Amino acid sequence: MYGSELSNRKKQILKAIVESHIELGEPIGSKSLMQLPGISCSSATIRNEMAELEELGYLEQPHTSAGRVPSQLGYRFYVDQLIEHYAMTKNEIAQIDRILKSKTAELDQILLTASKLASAMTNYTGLAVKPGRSSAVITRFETAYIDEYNFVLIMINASGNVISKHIRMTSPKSQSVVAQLAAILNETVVNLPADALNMSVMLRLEEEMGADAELVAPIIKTIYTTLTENDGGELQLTGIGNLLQYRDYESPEQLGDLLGTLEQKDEILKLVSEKQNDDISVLIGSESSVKVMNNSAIVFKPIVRDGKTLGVIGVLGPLRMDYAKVLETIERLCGSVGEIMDEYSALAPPGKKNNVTKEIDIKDGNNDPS
Amino acid sequence: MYGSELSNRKKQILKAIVESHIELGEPIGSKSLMQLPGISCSSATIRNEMAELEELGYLEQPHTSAGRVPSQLGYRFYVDQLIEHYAMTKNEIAQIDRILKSKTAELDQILLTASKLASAMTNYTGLAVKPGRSSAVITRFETAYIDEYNFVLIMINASGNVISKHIRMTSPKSQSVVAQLAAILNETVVNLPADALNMSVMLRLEEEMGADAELVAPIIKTIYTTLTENDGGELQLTGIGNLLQYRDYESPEQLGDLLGTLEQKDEILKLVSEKQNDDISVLIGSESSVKVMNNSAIVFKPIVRDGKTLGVIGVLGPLRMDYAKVLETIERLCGSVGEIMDEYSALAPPGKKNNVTKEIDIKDGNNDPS
DNA sequence: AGTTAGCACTCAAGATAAAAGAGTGCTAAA
DNA sequence: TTTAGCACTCTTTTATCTTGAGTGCTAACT
Repeated sequence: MYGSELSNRKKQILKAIVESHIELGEPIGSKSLMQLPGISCSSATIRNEMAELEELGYLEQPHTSAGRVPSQLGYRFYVDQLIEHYAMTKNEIAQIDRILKSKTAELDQILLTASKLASAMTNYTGLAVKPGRSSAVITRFETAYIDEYNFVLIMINASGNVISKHIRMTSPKSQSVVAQLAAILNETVVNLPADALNMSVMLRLEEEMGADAELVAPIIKTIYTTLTENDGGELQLTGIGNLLQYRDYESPEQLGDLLGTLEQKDEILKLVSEKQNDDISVLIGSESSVKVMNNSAIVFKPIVRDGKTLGVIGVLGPLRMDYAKVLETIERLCGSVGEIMDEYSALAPPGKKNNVTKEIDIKDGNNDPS
Repeated sequence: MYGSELSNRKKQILKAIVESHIELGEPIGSKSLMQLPGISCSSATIRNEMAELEELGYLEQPHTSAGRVPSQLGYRFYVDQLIEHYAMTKNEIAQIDRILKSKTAELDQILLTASKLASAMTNYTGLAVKPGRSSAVITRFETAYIDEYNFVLIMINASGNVISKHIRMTSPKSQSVVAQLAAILNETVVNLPADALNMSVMLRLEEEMGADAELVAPIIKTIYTTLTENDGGELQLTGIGNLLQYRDYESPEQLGDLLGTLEQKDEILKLVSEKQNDDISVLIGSESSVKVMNNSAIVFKPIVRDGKTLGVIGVLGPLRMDYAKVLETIERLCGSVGEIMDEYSALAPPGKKNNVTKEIDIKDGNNDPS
């Protein structure tokens, strides 16, 4: 294991450097280090140790005659082995719970609030991910007739997710036509992957629908869109402006690139989705494989209930991020969100613990009539 | 009318200053102005004119011995009376159309794409607003039974918008119970505003539902949420990073505040919703009444079809924004989006011009079973 | 052996001063 | 009314010097 070659004193010194640098944002010299509690040797000794730590790759020197700065590896080692638990006050925890619970029980809302809290409490950028559905195929279709020009197409995918879309028709149709449509879809289109929705399927459907063939094209397009769209989940960022206060991003370009990448969302989503375990993840600098994040770190943790990922909460900030605080904040937030979810499921009647009383994820749609 | 006191020459000089400053971002002096085409007098004359323009409030001087910079009023006058039409190339227009049309016909998608285009073409921050629905009351309820643990609640509000929510039940219910629920809701809750959803309504409903009273609480909560939530529409920002490249925002704080406000979204939404007419709007600096936008300008225009606002496209940038280009870009984008909408309605059979063949605004919901 | 005091050396950052340069306002002549 | 000319102002740039934090190394100390 890396780091095994480090003496206790080296570890202490490395830890002190990382923490000082996180706090001050400047290279740390041997003298200021000497005054810190927990270090009890002369500056010369520290210098020797620092030189060795640098050789081992844990520290870097911006230029001769400057103090040392932790390298990426230094941060990694710090997070893995040196970090101390950050103790949140009861008060803070209570406040988190209070704010989270003051919102509707809608998962979206809670995740967003948690992201805001993460950002506000750490002064970095908070992120919340709502996992995407994987609607590889639709296993069942339903229709709900509204009036002669409107109905709702309800689709259920292989994972049991319910997706509903409002469809407007260009000519009046009776309730039976719409019901028939569902039946035909359940015969023809069920279990077809997106790329199987070709012309032949359309023709066949149009034939079956007879006089109401005009419905087919828009419906198929809707289904196609549903199957292909938005698979990766949703990412919400809060407190982007917080990044500006860290002079770690020197060139505005660099920061601009980062913002651009964040806006794209897919890179971050990929990053977050790639992690398979339920633990808290810390990706430091180039570990994240997102090029533009070489000066940044990201900490995130999925919220898992009954084996299912309800969402991911995280924080993105500069390399020199207060990892102790961030880790604890994320843990705490995930814990609280999880508890809230549990409370909701506790409302379910006994013996049905796994059921969630109410869970609403379908966004509203609005459409103007005529 | 303000500006009537300005001689032609003053106008020309003001115009040249504004345009030079937009291009260069620096105070403009009399000498560099003299060399510009359209100006044919000596620098001394220009100096005299500039002094007067400053006295009238159209120009400002960062310090003695610096050139002049347009004041907010200067920009206003420029936009109102001096601006020249920016000619977009056929190529650019074709490209806009191509990119817009390559997307699904979903309004959300088109608006987002338009916002991205606005940002990419102008190098400022693009914005797209999807107007909110005003679901003051629900006028009709429908239910669609999925299985014994799931159904979809469909609500239609006074404006005819369709809103659907997926409801999970904690104990198995038959199709008839769910159908009955719709009937009862249509008797009891129809046309009730959010604040009328009180305990007495709940008790009454629970009585009517008899053995299935447990369904009532989550349903009422869902309806309440639907009635109250998210009324203000949705705002999407693209190219926020672009703001970093303009040194007009000197302090990172200022920019951070701006980003924070943008993130809040409600201020911008309010701003955009306040405008009643369908014209393109230009709000310069403090005109927008959003305090943090004193150094910024915002240009936006609603897309109106058949008397209904489908969305708003706009651009936000520094005060020293290329208004000519931005105005033209926004006009063009709105035009193209409108055309696309028209094309869709053109697919409707003759005599039904107002109908839109397909229009999907309902977001998908996902929910795990069991 | 490991630790520490001492010292020469390095190099960014800050201070000071001088020079440059862009731009102005004003006056007087065209 | 316009313009050339000029003195004046004030920022920006450049150069030079100084400061000081921090280092590495050596030699003495424990």
